[in-house]
Amino acid sequence: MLDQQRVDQVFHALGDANRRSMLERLSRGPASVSQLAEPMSLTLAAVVQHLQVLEQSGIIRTEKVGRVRTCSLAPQGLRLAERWINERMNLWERRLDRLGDLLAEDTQSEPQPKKHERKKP
Amino acid sequence: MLDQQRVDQVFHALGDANRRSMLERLSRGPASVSQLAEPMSLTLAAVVQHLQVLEQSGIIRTEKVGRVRTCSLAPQGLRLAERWINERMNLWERRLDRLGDLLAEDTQSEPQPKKHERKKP
DNA sequence: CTGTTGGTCAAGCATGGACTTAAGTATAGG
DNA sequence: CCTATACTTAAGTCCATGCTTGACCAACAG
Repeated sequence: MLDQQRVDQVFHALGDANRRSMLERLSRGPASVSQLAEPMSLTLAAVVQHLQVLEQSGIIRTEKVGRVRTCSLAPQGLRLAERWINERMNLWERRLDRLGDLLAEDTQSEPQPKKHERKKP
Repeated sequence: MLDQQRVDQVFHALGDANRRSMLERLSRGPASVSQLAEPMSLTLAAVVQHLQVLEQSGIIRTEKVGRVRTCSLAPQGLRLAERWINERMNLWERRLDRLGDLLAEDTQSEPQPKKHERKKP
């Protein structure tokens, strides 16, 4: 649970639409900083700042060769987010299943409706 | 592609550690507002504000009965985020596969890499 | 009724984050 | 060497967001 820090960074990074749009571009292949900047209505400097956030969170990886920095996706960063989400959903759905089972058992002895329904007072 | 708005809301909502911690709590079962607030070092009002963000993004669902509002996870919200992530990762990994195939073909005929590669000075 | 609990609303503050401009560095090309 | 390219860094602006306080309201207990 020490990667809570990382999870935090990753989700924070994903929380920005511009950064996500850069990620969409990168998911179709590596790109240089200025290639990434071109379709955006942002300064190059701003793009660089976003890239720093993305790299620090581990979502992308960059390498500078000559004077051009090439960025590419590092799926293990995204996988962290995916795992977090899956864990929450699994927990929740398993809970629903167990609950369903209990209700099913009850209906054998008591004349209750099958699903989880509430009455209005 | 009109749910870009929704995707934005969901990721923004997930971008906050306090909100995620509430989601962790909720993934183990529904809870009232004050139950959610209790383990956090936040005012009740602040918690309520976070809950509004979470509900508007579709990640949770809340229902008020009497004077207590009960919150529960709505997995379809999280599923939206999961899908976005999966799509990016799939695209990227498929690309890597195709690239691997190309390289494999090339190594049969030519011992040189095809594309623009530079040496480090 | 009164008091308490559980939650809501409305300002307001204060910090952080996104962006910009501007100046600087290093590399490629002629 | 000179210039253009491809970033990089620093500094400052500005707005969104997170949080607090304080007043308020509705439901239930006694």
